[in-house]
Amino acid sequence: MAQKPVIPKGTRDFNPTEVAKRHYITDVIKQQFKQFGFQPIETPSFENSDTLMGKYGEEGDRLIFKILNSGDYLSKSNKEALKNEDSNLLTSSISEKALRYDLTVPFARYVVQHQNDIDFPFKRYQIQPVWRADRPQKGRFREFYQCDADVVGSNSLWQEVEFIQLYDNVFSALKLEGVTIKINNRKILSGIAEVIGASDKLIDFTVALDKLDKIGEAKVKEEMLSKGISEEGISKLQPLFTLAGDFGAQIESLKSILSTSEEGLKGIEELEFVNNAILELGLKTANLQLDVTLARGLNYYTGAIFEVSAPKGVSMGSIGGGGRYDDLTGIFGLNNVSGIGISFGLDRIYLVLEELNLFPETVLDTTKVLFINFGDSEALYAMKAIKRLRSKHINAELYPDNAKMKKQMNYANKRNLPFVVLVGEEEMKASTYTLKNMIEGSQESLNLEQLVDALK
RNA sequence: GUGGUUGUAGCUCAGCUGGUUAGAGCAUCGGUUUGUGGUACCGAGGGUCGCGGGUUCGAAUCCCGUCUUCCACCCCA
Repeated sequence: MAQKPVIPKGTRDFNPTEVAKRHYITDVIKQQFKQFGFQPIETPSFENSDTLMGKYGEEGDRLIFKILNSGDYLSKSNKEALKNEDSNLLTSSISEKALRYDLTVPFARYVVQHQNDIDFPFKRYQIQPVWRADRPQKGRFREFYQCDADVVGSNSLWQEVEFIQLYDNVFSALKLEGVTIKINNRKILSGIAEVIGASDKLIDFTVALDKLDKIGEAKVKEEMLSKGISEEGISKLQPLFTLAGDFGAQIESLKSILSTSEEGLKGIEELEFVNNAILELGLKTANLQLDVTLARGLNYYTGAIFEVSAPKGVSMGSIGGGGRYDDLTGIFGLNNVSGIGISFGLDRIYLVLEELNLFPETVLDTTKVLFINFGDSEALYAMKAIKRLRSKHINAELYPDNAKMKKQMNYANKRNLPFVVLVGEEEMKASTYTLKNMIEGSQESLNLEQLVDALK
């Protein structure tokens, strides 16, 4: 026997039902994107390595799939690196392309490359697969889809407000109620780091802080200490660990903690603006929550940071994230273009909807009626009716082979087709069709027009 | 990248501390009188026991490696 074929680690096949469900999610998202004025673009699945490398930090570089150069790549390789077994150095000499790691950096590249053709502010959405050479686990794959919406060319905080509403609209439309939209601000994180005298250790500091709800206060402090943050600094953080109350109350506490940091106060001001607007406008089903421990995408976020977590009781990490990046296009030479965007984790949203049984019954739009095949002359007669039904937008098909009745019926049954039509000699003579309801088991004899009406 | 876990017919799994031709359910195909499915009964096909080494008279069963699955860490959607 031939070797059993398998798909690569962390990838998946999607069967018809799964595709239908995925389309259901993306259709809802697209509809909302359009309502908010976003337009779709697409970019290549792979980019030049230097477009991607170094944009996601060291960890990111490790997780980028590199594409081996074509041809005799070894002859052009860095011999020194090869000899010293220096993988990092060797990589750049044998690979100059890489699969995209997210949609944000390619978008930045797109904006810079097409800056003269774009009308700013530019609002685009993009739904395409991305790849990460990560170890798969629950809700984590090596190939997965991101659904991103971004705006570039506007500093306005109204964008933050818009994106929160967009999240709310999408999840409400998906009937996924009670999601929590967490918001934070990079400026606040910087401010705190400044206050505790760890400005140079911002990333280490925030990565540790981010783990608070997972590993607890003690371990967070431990990690900060090990990263070289002083005892004294950490003690200044104490109010942070006990931050409580609603959005407004937390803001007030932060004001006193950050009173000496100009940047921190600026961050507070921004958060207040956004929160006040949302309070005034209201949200359908989502909750907005300030979370100062939220620290994602720090390699490029400069203002707001978003993360959406599934409703309580669902074992899934974040199902969306985003933030503001004031200078993402700067790395490609276009300065002073502020951007902000959010991302939906399609695969994770799928798992959550599945867990909560929130997919509509009707996602699978299958054939409505199957014509049983009794032979070529009967099939031709059936085909005429099928042609007519299709012209009325009724999904209809003929069983292709003159197989045994039982087999054909079984096929209809397995596929959950609601109707079957039988046309044999008798029906042909009488110009009728026997329509069988597969759920009730009843059947009736109809002429063509009646058949069309019955199946509409 | 680190640690653990898993891998037996298409699918879900059984197979005690190594011993004759590796089992079940579901699925598939055929049959229970030739135009009526979902139920029942009968029968059939299908596995070099993930792959490669090793120990042994003998391994699905023990050891090593490797790949895969899932979980945790790192990180992240």
